[in-house]
Amino acid sequence: MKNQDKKIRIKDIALLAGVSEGTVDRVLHNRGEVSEKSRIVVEKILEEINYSPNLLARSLASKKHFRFVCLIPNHQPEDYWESVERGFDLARKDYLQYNIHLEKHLYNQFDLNSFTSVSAKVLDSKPDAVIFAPIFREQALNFTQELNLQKIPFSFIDSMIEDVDFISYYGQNSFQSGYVAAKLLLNSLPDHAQVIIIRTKRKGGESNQTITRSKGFMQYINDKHLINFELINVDLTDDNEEANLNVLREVFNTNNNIKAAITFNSKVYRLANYLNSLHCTNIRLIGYDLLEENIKYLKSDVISFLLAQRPDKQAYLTIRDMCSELIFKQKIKKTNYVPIDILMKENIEDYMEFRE
Amino acid sequence: MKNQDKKIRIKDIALLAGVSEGTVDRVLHNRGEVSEKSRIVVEKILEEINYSPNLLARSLASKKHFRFVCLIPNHQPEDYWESVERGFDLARKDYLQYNIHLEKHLYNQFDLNSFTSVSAKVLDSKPDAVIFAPIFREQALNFTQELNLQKIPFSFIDSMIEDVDFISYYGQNSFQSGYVAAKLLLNSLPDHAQVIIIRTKRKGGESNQTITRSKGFMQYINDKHLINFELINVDLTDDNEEANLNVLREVFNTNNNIKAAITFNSKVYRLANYLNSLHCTNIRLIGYDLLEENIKYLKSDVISFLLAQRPDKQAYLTIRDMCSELIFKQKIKKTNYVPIDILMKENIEDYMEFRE
DNA sequence: GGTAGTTCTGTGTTCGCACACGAAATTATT
DNA sequence: AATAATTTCGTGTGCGAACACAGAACTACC
Repeated sequence: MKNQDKKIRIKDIALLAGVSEGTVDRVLHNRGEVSEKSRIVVEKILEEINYSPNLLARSLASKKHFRFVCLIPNHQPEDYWESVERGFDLARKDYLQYNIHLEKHLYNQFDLNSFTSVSAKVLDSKPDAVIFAPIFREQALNFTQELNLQKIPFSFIDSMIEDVDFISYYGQNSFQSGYVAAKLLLNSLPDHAQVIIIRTKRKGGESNQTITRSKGFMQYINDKHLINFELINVDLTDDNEEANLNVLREVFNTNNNIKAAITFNSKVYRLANYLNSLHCTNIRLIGYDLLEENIKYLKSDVISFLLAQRPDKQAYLTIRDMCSELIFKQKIKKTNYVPIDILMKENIEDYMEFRE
Repeated sequence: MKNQDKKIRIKDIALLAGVSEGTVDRVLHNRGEVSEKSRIVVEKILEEINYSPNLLARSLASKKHFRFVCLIPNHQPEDYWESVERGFDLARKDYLQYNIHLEKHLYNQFDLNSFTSVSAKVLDSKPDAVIFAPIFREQALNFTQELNLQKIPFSFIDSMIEDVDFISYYGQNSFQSGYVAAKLLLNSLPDHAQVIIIRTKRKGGESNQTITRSKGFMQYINDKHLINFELINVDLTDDNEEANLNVLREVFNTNNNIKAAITFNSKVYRLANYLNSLHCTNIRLIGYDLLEENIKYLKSDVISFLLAQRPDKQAYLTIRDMCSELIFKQKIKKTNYVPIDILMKENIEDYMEFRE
């Protein structure tokens, strides 16, 4: 229709400016080596014409190759991190055309040393960019400093470290997601209902995210001055099913008005499991993340709500933005909170089906 | 790492097969003019090597240009259709590189003749593909037949017509979204609560989508054998605010246990408005679509839930898929139900912020 | 004014693919 | 067997931009 649909080539503006194509090229990439005079002329035309390069041709011709390294925890099948990896794989495919080579490196998320050693190796390999999940805060911080020193740009995924010069971050606002969970869990409960909060002790302590979610949850209760129910904290172990069952049995024996339960990590399916074993029905149950097991219990009405993000999407976009920044020189948004998706039995189907 | 990262050019496979590049090209596009013998050889290599063309180079070299026409209702600012248009605009920008030219044509969604005349004009202009919203079923059906005759591929948006040979469709499962609404609206209501359903008479009758949502809503009630509440149907007009207010006032006067309300079109903000005027608080209110006004009331806790889709995304993907099909010859999914997004005050912020 | 050194500029090649045109090989026709 | 008709094949050019290299213009210095 209008200007948007017309193609303008370097050749054209060279013609208009009365200089050679080489000169235009030099101005575009400010490679120096251009006289003040012709630079001004070309820049004026560039401005007027609102030139935008043909990205296809650009990367086709470009001899530059980029190595992006993704550094994330290793994981079980159907894990949260597997989704992340799927996103990276998709991006790898899409961006290969742009001469971008994606490498994945994994570390053990329960072993601090694993992170330091793998990250050191990554540094040695001199990548053009790094995308990583800063699970161990301090070590991650060190890593970012090294990256800065070597002028290697990096992005965070899943969680982030403030006050550090990263390219972009995609992740959920954990606090807010706890807040949302509270609303869903506590809204229109019968008076004097009892609500249990499950925490799981695991090696390495509770994760940051889990803690933040819990804070958001509590904040909601404070904000709304909710008092017509009773909160019961229950601590479970990471590995002893038998013990956990006993603890829960005891809880249910001594409290006979439990109407709701929540856990802030992604393992709500285990809780669902226990409730099933104990024949506790009619309990409003909320958890996080779309693990296969979680979905199963959501579909069978044991779990009422799952709060989800889109890890694969986040991973993909992180790569995309890194490209935009490094290669296409476009300005991008640094901190991106992804939506807190509310899933229940009735809308999970379409959600899962729709992978975009 | 492995094969994925190696680039294979036509030149390479020509070399491997011992034929000329021209021949490979002919096999790839089966332009005929290739002897059985060399075709087989090339095809075998193609298979082995798992060749995938460089899309950048392909469309850079291609002289083909495509004209896609989008045919949607005209609309108010901040309307549902404006989002759709935004999606198209974005796609237009992204796909211009691929020699695709997007045109938008608008028709009056309350005037059947407007559709027929605009669609006729579109046909005359012989576009390479058409994307349209089949608001008027019968006229749309005629249109598809003409398109078929002229071998112009087309996709639906927003709603669809079954049993017609379209390329793709993105839209919400209206029935299911009614079902979801029912669950959110009716779950854990106090006993004997009253629930009002608002319908709006408008010229041209209720829209298909509205009717289907309502059916889904009712189906939920049936499926769950819910009986502990009373449904009250209220009919409002499209234009007479005064009358509507009176009707509602009357309803609230004669029923003093109204706890929830829903409307199946996107104008729930009007209902919110009325409730405000009548000083009816503490009513669980659910509606559809992210109109600015709706969001306002959601944020101020008048509306409890909004069910949303992503019209811009749908529009964008429709274009993308049309390209995949026509230009990149990839197989795509025909019917795509988009997720039913559940928004409330606490998660709308991140959702709106995240435009991907 | 001549030469060396520096800054600037024009041209040519390449990326991977599409497409056209003409040459070569094959088949048909007399 | 020679020629015409047809099928197959090889090569060259262009898409829009990146980059390299050599040559031109300009500067500095003796």
